[in-house]
Amino acid sequence: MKMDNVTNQRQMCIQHLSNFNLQYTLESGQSFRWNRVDDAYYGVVEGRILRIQQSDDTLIIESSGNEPISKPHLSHYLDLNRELASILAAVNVDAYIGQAINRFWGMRLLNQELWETIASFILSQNNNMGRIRSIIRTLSERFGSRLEFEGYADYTFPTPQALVDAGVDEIFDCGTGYRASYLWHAASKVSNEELKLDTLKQMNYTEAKHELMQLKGIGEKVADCICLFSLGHLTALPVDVWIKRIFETIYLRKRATAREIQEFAKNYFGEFVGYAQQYLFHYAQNHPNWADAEHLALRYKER
DNA sequence: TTCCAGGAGAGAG
DNA sequence: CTCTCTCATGGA
Repeated sequence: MKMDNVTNQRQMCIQHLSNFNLQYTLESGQSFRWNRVDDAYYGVVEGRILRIQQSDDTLIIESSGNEPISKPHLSHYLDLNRELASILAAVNVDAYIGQAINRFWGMRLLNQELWETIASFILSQNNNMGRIRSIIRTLSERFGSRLEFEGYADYTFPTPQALVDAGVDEIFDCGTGYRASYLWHAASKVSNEELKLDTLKQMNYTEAKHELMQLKGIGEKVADCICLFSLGHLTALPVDVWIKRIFETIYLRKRATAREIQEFAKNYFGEFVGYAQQYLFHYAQNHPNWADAEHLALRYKER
């Protein structure tokens, strides 16, 4: 069978990358949607399956659908327009973060699709990475649209309307637990435009965070994740159990509230504290006992 | 069996 | 304002 040349023209390259590592970026816990197959990553962005592969300073991108994602869109998604070297230089203020930066040099903060990020981090509360990924996959399989690319199948993340129509019980059946009503509530606010996503994108960090926290199931931490992983507000600092442990152990040397950690960290790392946070978080996850052994002793001592 | 996970809401003080 | 308890779920 003769292959049509046109249908093979879905390939695109981004060349001459500097300071970018695809693996560190996609496997650092900020997105729950990328799957590694051999040395390529498959994910769903803007309604199509993307297959991205990095070799040295080049990205090779293929996609399902009739036309590939635009280069500016993908560059923005991967945060390639920032000067990472100067950001990392600004937050590289001690040997601890220096170690993390050195280990995961090239990891960038994604600018993910807003609704999917809102929904994903509502589901993330008091939950672990594996289960979050699995819940999101199930929701997408049941309420998203099926896509295929060269034998690989995946699904778009459900639209707000699709989740509203599904109802709380069907959402619960995807394994969300008690977060089902939070997700349904957020979906209805977005679909009836009580929360306007385009407006949210125009807001500054403080306004956007406050607006997000009006939704049920979104507190400070989840709002900061959305601001950092979707809206590009690099001063956002999500304080989860890992970040709390790192700061209590390494920097503050005592038990501390999220408020105290925020105040210290923003003063200590400056305007790019969000990037600092991601390097510390990912380093801690890949180096058990880096911040943990001491932390246990700390807790024992205080109680 | 108990503990933990990229926490938030409700209630008490 | 801050502290505590509870909320599904599954893997360790």
